[in-house]
Amino acid sequence: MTLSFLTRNRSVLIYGASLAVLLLLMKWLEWHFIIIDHAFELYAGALAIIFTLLGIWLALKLTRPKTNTVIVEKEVIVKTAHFILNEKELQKLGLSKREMEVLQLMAEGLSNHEIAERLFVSLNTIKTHSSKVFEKLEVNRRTQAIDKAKKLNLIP
Amino acid sequence: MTLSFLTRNRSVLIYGASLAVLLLLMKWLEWHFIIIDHAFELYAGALAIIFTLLGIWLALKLTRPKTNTVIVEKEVIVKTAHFILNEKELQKLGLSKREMEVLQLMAEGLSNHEIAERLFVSLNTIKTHSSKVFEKLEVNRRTQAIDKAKKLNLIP
DNA sequence: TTTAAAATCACCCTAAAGTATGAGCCTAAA
DNA sequence: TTTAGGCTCATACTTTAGGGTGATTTTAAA
Repeated sequence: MTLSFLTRNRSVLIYGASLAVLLLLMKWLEWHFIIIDHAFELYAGALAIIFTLLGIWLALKLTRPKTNTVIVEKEVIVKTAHFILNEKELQKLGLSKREMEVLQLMAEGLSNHEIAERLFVSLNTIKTHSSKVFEKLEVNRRTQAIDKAKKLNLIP
Repeated sequence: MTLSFLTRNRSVLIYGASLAVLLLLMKWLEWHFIIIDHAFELYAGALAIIFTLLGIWLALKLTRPKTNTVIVEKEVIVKTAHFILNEKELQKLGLSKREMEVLQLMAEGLSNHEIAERLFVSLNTIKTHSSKVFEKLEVNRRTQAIDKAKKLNLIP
């Protein structure tokens, strides 16, 4: 607690220390300013300058930064080459409506389980569909199916 | 020009005026502090306090408020025809070279085993890489990773 | 030189994905 | 009305993927 106080109020402590040093300096100066003309004014001027600087420093140290929100527009690159279904290829491969649905959802990154939920059917059904899709596309993994289907413009 | 100077530097002028007033006060005090014990110390202390406050005031007036910029990104859709690597996004996500290679091969439909063979490393290494990729892309399946990476233009 | 990030690999375990096979239901066409 | 194709679901089994942890070695940066 004492330690955290020390660290958190370091600026204030430094200010206090500076004050102490200046008071000592002041005492020392008392000895000397008799022999200089206008020594008092010089002394007062010096004091004024030093404490002004101290005040400035203090203010800069202690003021909290204000938060301000800046809205930055960020570019998101989107492929706009609008998708056109390659119907000839689709017919040639003989993919059914349901199989296409499954294929699309696969391409969106859904798991078989998620696809099943989405289409209100069982996981086994989706497995059957995806197996058929793989057969028809002549692949053996969903990632291959997605890649091939995209290249053939069966899905966006 | 003179007028605008006056308005723009009003703080400085006020400070100057205050200084003048204080110097007068000082002169006046000179008359009196002989009759008070420790009058000099009091005077010096008062000076210190006053100029500290002045310094603080000056600093607050003259410095523009510190701001902590909070960036809120607003997405703006930009259209491009062909693939251009989104390097900003890549940097932001911190995907390493190897992780990008793995990601690309995943997108081409290769299994982890095939990727391992292609890159001449072990299956476990590929698993580690792909796990990192998923972490960084904040997904949990390769199909999601591929989908997201394509949408972010990290891969064609 | 110390630190930090990349890249490599292993082991264990669980979850998903994929294969094979069989079967019931529905609908449109022959 | 038979039939073929599409859709549904199940069981059983294998393979692949993914999560967690820990460790070593390069490489790059501070």
